[in-house]
Amino acid sequence: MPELPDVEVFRRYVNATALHQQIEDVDVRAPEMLKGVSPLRLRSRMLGHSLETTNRYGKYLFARLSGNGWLALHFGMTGFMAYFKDWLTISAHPRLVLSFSNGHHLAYDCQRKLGMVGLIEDPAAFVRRKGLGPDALEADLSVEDVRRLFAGRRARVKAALMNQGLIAGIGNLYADEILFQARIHPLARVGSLDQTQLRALLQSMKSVLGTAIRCQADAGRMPRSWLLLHRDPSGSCPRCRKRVRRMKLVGRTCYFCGACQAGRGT
DNA sequence: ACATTGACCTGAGAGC
DNA sequence: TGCTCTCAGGTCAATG
Repeated sequence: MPELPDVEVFRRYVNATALHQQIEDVDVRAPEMLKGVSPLRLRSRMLGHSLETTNRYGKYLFARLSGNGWLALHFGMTGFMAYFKDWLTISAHPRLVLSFSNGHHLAYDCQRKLGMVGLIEDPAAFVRRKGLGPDALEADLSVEDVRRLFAGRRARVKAALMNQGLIAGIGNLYADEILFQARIHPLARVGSLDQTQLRALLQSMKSVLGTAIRCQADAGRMPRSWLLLHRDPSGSCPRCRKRVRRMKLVGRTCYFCGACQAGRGT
């Protein structure tokens, strides 16, 4: 589930805990999760160095190493970071563990192994190679930009929101929330959205992602008015109280309110 | 070129 | 209790 807000929270967590500490051990516990780098090489590039700064783009987290290069992390749907002193008390499925000279450890935990760990030279080039669209929280992303991204496409708006090549950072849960708050039906075709809907969509995207980050991406802290808290077949729309609806869309479970979100498209 | 589908991965929970 | 089945959703390769 780690989408943009979750990854941003992980980034701040790493910033608050693990920067500027000498790395004394690099334990690759799931070598198959390493992409484009061998365990041996990752280890030799990290040992004796430290994490200096972090970046995030879409759902990717980058940590710059003193010396050269960046550690690149993707969290799949079960990934998270854990910093601790006592060996593996919080992390049940550590896939990469860094040990620091202060006796603490930073684990990249990913139960289902759908994430990835890499060592790259330049995040910007990495993002380009991946073909990612603009980050969903890019400050100057305008309605006109979104209109251009969607122009000539027939995709369902929810599929388009989750397409990382169009806009980077949004996954299943937040796509549903964004559409709910923008009051747009998930099946609407992107090409059919008018200017008012595009404006609502962009506004909702920024508001939902920004608020989620302020809530530490923790559902328990999010407003009761959010659909996110009612993702349950028996749940009711926090706005109109009608039963929420559920369907499969692009292979994912989609929750929405049939009454509040109009214009299903063709 | 674009849209959609299935595979990958693992553990939790349902149902019998 | 213990087995099997389904589901969760991030991406990418294969298919339409």
